[in-house]
Amino acid sequence: MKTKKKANGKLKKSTMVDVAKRASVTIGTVSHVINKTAPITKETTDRVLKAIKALNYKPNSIAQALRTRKSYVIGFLLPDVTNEFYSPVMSSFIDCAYKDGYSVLVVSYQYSSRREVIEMDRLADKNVDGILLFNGCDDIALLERMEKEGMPIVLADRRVDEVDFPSVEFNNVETVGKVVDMLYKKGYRKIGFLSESARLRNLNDRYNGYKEGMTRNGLEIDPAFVYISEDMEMNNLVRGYTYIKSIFETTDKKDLPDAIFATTDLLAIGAVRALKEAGFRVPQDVGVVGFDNIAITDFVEPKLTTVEQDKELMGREAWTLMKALVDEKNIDVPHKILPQKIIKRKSC
Amino acid sequence: MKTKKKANGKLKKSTMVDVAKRASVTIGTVSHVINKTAPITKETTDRVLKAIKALNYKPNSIAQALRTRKSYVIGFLLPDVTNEFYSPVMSSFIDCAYKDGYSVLVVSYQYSSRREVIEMDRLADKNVDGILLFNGCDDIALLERMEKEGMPIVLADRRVDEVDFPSVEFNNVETVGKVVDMLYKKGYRKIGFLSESARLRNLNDRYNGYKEGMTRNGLEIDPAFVYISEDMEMNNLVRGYTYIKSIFETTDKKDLPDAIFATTDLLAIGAVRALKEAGFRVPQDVGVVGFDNIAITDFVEPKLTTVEQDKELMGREAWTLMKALVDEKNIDVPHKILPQKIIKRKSC
DNA sequence: TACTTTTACTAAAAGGTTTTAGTGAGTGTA
DNA sequence: TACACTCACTAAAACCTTTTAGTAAAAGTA
Repeated sequence: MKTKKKANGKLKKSTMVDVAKRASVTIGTVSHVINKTAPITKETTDRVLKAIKALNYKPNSIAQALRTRKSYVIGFLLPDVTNEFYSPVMSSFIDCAYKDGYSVLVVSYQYSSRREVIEMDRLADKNVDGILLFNGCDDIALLERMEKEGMPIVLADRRVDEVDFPSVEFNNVETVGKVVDMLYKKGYRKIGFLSESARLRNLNDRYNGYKEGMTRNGLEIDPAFVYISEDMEMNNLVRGYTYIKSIFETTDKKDLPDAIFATTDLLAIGAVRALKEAGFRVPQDVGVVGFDNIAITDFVEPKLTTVEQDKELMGREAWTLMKALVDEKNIDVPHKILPQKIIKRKSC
Repeated sequence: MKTKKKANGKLKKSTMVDVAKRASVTIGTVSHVINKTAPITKETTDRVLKAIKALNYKPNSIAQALRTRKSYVIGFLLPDVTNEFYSPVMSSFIDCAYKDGYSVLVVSYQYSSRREVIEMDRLADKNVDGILLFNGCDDIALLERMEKEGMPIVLADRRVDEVDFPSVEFNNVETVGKVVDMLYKKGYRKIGFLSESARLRNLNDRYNGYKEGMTRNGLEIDPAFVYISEDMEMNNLVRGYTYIKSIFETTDKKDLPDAIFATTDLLAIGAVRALKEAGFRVPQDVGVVGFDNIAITDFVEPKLTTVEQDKELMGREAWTLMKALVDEKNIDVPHKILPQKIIKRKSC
């Protein structure tokens, strides 16, 4: 073992200096051998390589980062790590980054835009090579500052016109419009909209899609059919359940919608249960459509009609943009709009 | 704006040198002001602080890390980012780390132990201050090497006796034993065991708990009642469904178990559906118990009896251990065993 | 007064790389 | 022979901090 014990019990890692000494060259030469940045004879190269192996030398990434101003770390800022939508996107993003030699610093801002701003700055201070910003950021001033500072940023599930950052997002507006079309074709006329918080961009987009679809089909939006529950204490399952239950058990039948589009599968599943308990049949009395095509939707009664979105694709596309950005390549399509797919099952 | 444009269009960040110049002191003094490592007069301090503000100076974390050998980055290595069990633990771990000024590098090894080893090394090469290892690592040699290199490592959902790393885990063996006790008390005698892959440590522990519970209650384990499906193509929902369906539709009634303990809620939910379709009533004909208490368990028919584990707590405990380790404080209880709780509902 | 001690700073090394300019030897060309 | 050029390498600066040793002045002590 050529590594030396240090005071605190940790092993002192060998550095370029050690390698250089052992191979009787300078550190410059070692660096050139490693990075192939200068012509070096076969003999010297072999000597250096042998020394590297003998000393188990590994370059110190911190020193490299300091010198080259590249850390090969990307920040990933998202509202919630456990979310069924965000986490698959993150997973595929991390995987792509990994393949290109990058690591990912994951930061969750827990839906708090105050914290989001703080975390953005912290990431920038950590000298990441780029930041993926998932969904959030109402703070245009912050983004403009980041742009000025030259921080590569990719937006996912979000687009901002004020700054020139590439983005990936699903076509929520169009898709939900199509859902309304579908419901209309099936004969539903009084279509309701069930969502948690309208604060989140994609949910808001879905509302706009709903509006567009309704108008296009000559339907009027009854404000009494728009169910938005901001109660953060519940999960979507009980949110959908309690909300729909309270409405459908107290309202006169003729004042109720004949279909519900829910912005989340869990919301929809909760709603279906509430409908059943209130004595309504799905889809005969009330049609229900969810969103996300989570595994369980194929296992509830009735099987839920829903919308599928390719989260893995979103992660890949986000990485493609990020990679181009940090490599300072130019980007052909800076704003990717990904399609979604209606999965027709039995609930409408 | 005191920041200067650089060739590539990025703004050149101001450094200590700039601050020092502007405040007419040396960089040493600036450092001392920032870190309060030496007595400095009020006047000088003010001058430095003013310069810092004027130049919008932020310390370069890379340079700090190089000098102090501390990056304030922790690696989090887990099998799968999207997993319903791992991700809440990760979420709470990240949150705790954040509060102590640390960032978390998330790496998923996708259940591949080959990749796990590679990622461990990559993390170590990235100069993280510590690594949280979630669930995996059969490679004792790797762990021993890490120990020798002085890398602080905390194990979650896993314990290894060969090396001296602290750990947090749930008491799977005991809990599943109690589940068997409960089933026995309710009159079930032919208790089956349904699991995906026995490769994962906690699933294996649950099998051991099942075995212990059975023996304790004087019951014999019928190998025909042990259902382990390694098919990685399916999700747990369809895995449980197809497996149980194939068994219960082809086997003679007297050769079937009267209860099934499933190591995952989704597995259990899939199984319940299969049982229903095969003409069995739950819990009258067959009792079912799941594991994890995911939200949907309270929404299926019948409501699922299951086991709850406090994942947030696990994340917190893991961080506590990690923090003590990187701070070189000594740890009173290096191997935390967290309790789990049986949630009694209607499926048995 | 003569001394130690404290205060408030400075100078410079150290941390481990990459990168540029420089150097001496050898090769090629005219 | 004289010149340019390539080759194979070295020396040293640069990246931006922290930290230690040193210093001069002021304050405290006997």
